[in-house]
Amino acid sequence: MKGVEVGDGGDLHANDGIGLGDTGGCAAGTDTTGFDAMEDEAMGVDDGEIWLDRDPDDLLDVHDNSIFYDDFPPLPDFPCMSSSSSSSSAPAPVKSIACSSSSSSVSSSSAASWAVLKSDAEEDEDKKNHRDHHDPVEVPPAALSSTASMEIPREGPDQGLEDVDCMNVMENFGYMDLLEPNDIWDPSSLFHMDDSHDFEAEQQPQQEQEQPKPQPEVPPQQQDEEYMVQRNDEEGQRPSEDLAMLFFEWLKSNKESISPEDLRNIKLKRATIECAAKRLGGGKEGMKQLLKLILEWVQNHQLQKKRISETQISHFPYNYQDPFATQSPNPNPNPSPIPNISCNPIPPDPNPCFPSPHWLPQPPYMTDPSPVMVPPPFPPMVGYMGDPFANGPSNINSHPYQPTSEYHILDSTNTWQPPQFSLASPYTSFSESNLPLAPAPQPPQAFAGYGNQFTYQYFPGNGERLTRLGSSATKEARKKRMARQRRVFSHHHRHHNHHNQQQQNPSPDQQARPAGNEGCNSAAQANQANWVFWPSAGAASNSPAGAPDAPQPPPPPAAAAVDRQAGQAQNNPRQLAAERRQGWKPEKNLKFLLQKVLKQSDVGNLGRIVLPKKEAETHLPELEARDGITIPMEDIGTSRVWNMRYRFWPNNKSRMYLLENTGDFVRSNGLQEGDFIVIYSDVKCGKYMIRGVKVRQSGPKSESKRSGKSQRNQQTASPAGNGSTPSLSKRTTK
DNA sequence: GGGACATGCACCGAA
DNA sequence: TCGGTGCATGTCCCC
Repeated sequence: MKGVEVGDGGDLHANDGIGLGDTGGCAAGTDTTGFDAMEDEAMGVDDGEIWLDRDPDDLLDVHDNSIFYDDFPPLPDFPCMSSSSSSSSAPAPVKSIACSSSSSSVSSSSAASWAVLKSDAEEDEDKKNHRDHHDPVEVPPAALSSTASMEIPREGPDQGLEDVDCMNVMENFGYMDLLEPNDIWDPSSLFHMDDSHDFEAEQQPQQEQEQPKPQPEVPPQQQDEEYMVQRNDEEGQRPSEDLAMLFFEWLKSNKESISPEDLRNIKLKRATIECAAKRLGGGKEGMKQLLKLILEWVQNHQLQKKRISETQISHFPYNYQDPFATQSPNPNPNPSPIPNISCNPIPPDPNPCFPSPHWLPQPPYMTDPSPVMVPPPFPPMVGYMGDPFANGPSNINSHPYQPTSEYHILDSTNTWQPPQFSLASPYTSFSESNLPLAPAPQPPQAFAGYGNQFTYQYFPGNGERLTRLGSSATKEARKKRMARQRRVFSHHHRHHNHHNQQQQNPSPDQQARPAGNEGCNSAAQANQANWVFWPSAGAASNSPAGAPDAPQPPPPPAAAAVDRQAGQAQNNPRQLAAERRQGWKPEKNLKFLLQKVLKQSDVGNLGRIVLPKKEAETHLPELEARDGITIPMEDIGTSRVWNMRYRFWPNNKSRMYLLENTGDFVRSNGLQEGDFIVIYSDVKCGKYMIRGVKVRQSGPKSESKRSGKSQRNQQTASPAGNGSTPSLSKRTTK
């Protein structure tokens, strides 16, 4: 059995993901959310599955703030997600939890199911609201947080009747608070079953339940028990310890990774539970299955968080300068990894297909050119030689849980693809390869609870792919997923360990990945030269120069979403992430051509930069005469156009390609030795674009530059080598 | 051994 | 004299 997707109005789908949908009032619609673009195998999502096709009013017509949880970062925009409702695309703040029954009959019955993840504080507030509304079935505050306690979502004063109706139908429980932190490890507290308990007595007449009744004598556990008992009673079954044992076993196996808060933060509306349980077979088994699903989901989620944490630890040892930090600092550097459960499909981003990342760089005229040192979300990829801006699914891999939109290299036409990185690219591009680089993609995700849909939602980052965190309903699916994740993770580590040493020949025919949608004004979105901060001593071994003071070739600022297949994708997920974090919004129309780590001679007074021969010959116009041609290059950072001369020198039997008149560019960008430039071409406009990326060591500036030759030797000896040329990298490997 | 590349340096013109 | 231009050379690494 695979995951199930349950919908009131929907079918029971065998999916790898979870979908508990009460689409009753959620209208039908066409799934244009890009859902179909997701990994069907993984998601098990059927085309046409309706997620968000709820009347926005149903979602928004909420009168009780208690159902809103703002502590979670806004849901990333779901690219191109469309709903039957025109308002679904309207920019609006996304409430993490915005589902509730509306006054409409449809919504009252259909919107009842939703999953909620919220902070403790808000949870408390929520509970308080529940109490304040005298919900008939309200359980004492203590019970609200108790494990498996059931809460009745407050729908607002004006919805009381409908709530009652709904409750009559849905019985008495609205939420299920899975766990009480204090009792989390005590299954008995969660599923305490007192044989002496009079289940019949627990069955309160509906009339009574509709009236607020203090239940001081009823301990939270008993409340929980009541629910469980009631459920079993309704099903003509005695409460079973199965659930308790199931939960207990699960807790034992996951207590190290699952915090009480995590469990406690999961709330499922009763309707969802009801429906889900029913869809899962009903009765005890249904509940059991549902519990499994929930626990599995929690577990997976925790695993992902853990993985991310590990990734962050291992990948963020560096500092780098983020020029965009000052302009658009990450408002939520540590967003809750807990998936949002939101019924509000409306993305905050006015651009439905391009969620505006918080770090989206401001236009140059709005930005503070002075770079600011900020903790790097992603360390620059050591030895990264690829196009930093090349977009690809890799982002997810690089940092699955970046809550920001960094992963979102959103292509309106993007279809979800499994995390990949390119082996075709000499520097490991994600986009081309099917080998996941990082831990299984676990991008910002949402445990979407649109309507009664109880499903995983993938949030494509900026053009990034959607990743799913779907928990498979079956162990089989789970095993597959875990295996896949392990593969990805292991591969990522392998890649990480070797990417500095590996050098892959760039494929000349690499094509730019369709990226941005900004046409030719991509430069306007970019700021000045990127700042990448390389580790000082610690990363010395990885430094291109092989010396502590040798700056790493920063992950080339993936100025544009470069097509891995096209570009010399030497992409590193982290680099990509860093690039995006730096504010570069991937542009589809930018094709990465080449990059060059600047040498002393490149940044000297000569005003010329030696270009890597192979890349130059491959991606730049063929030169007939040694005088070469003048190429206007737009500075991506400043939008300034530099007329640079591209030429070559006869060198022995070969040629040495140069980019001249670079002095001003270098100076204006403050480029120094070790920094690098990246040259792109705008596939739409046909113009060339250049970007300078500054690389600075995080630690105290190392000793003064050594002699040019010795430094050069050091750099060439570095595994990271020059990001600019494969040959250099190759050298470093030896 | 050959290719690629960093850079040294000679030459030349302008100040 | 200084700076720019262009070439030559040395070093490193790959084949």
